[in-house]
Amino acid sequence: MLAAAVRLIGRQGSVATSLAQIGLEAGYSRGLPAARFGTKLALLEAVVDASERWFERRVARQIGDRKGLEALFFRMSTHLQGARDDASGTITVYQLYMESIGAVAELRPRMQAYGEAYRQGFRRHLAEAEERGELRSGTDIDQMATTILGAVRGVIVQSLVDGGTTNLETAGKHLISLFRETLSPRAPAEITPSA
Amino acid sequence: MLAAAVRLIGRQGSVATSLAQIGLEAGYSRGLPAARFGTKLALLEAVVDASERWFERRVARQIGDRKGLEALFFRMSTHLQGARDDASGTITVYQLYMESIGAVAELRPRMQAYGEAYRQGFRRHLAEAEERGELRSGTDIDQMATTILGAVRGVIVQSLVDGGTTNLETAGKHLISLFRETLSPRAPAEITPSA
DNA sequence: ATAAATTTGCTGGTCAACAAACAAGTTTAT
DNA sequence: ATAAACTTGTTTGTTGACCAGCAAATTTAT
Repeated sequence: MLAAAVRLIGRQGSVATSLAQIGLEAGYSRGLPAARFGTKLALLEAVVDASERWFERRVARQIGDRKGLEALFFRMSTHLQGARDDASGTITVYQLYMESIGAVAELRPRMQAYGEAYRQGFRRHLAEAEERGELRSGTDIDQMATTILGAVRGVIVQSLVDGGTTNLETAGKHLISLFRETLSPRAPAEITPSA
Repeated sequence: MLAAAVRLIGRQGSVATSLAQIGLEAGYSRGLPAARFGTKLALLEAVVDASERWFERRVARQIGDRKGLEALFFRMSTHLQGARDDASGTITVYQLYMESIGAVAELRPRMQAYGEAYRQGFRRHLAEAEERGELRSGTDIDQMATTILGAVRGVIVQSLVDGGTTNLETAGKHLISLFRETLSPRAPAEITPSA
């Protein structure tokens, strides 16, 4: 049921997707979604929560017991890879993310909370990196966490709209290596000084 | 008429905004938008085109006769400032940008074209910077243009959803100084080596 | 110059299509 | 047989699109 909703919302956005459509897509009747969830909003909330739970499990598994900067890069890569491995689910969440600005304003607190949780994740890694002396001095951790999440999301959205799932991989690698360079105390070895 | 459409779409998204609403918001009758534009899609296209013309004029004025990296940073700042000075218009374009993935798929080629034009702008500055020796060697210009636009858009979207127009300014400055550091051949003067 | 003809900008009515929500019902499983 | 899962029928409302008609402005003809 939720899977069907994800599929349709990812394709059409939530406003353009009817409960009836979702029911039929799931192989049930047109009335079932309303019966199960009560309101459309409740269904959307369930979709968002399910997606976030999915992502949380994934990010925990990906990071494993890595610490500091490495953990941060793996978190970034989990965001980016999630968009590749589950394009439909990712598009859905991003659609709802944008719709939460206006069309489905009731979803906004939820979206803000998840965004804050993501930033918090990055912040934790940055603080840890600082403790371990892995972080370039003078780094504003709060700002940096915001910038990182913004950049990751932006690159993902861009690839969603522009269509290429292929270039997301290289764009992601590029983004991560860019931050690796910026966050590390010294320039990494592969950068050779001219002359 | 278009201004009214921008206001409403920014607040509700295009799918949730009716032609009647737009007409009344503009101080006319509910039937006018359909009469003037024929179809809703045509109206949306007009909105997008008007916004893009507005932005193009603005970016040209902001950059002035600056060249290379400085031009690039001013282009970035134009994106970011545009979101602050015309939050309604910016939200509208981003709403349509996301809706173009699915709900209003007919808009997608237009959005892709504008995105490509933006990237092209950044690419031009980067190439110019390279010619002038302002660019760190080994920079992949195509990738970097994609990353820059992605990051700029991501930071903007994030501030739209999270609501603070205040933090957009500092987030923008942070983003620009981050790229300044990454793109310049050597670390800028204000970064003092430790010890 | 003035009257007729025509265009332009706009209004409000109408319609088919479709939406969410709910209130029955029906099926299925235990 | 009873409850849960599911379906079907219906209500109430909204939507985009089209329409005929109107009045003011503009053009044309005399």
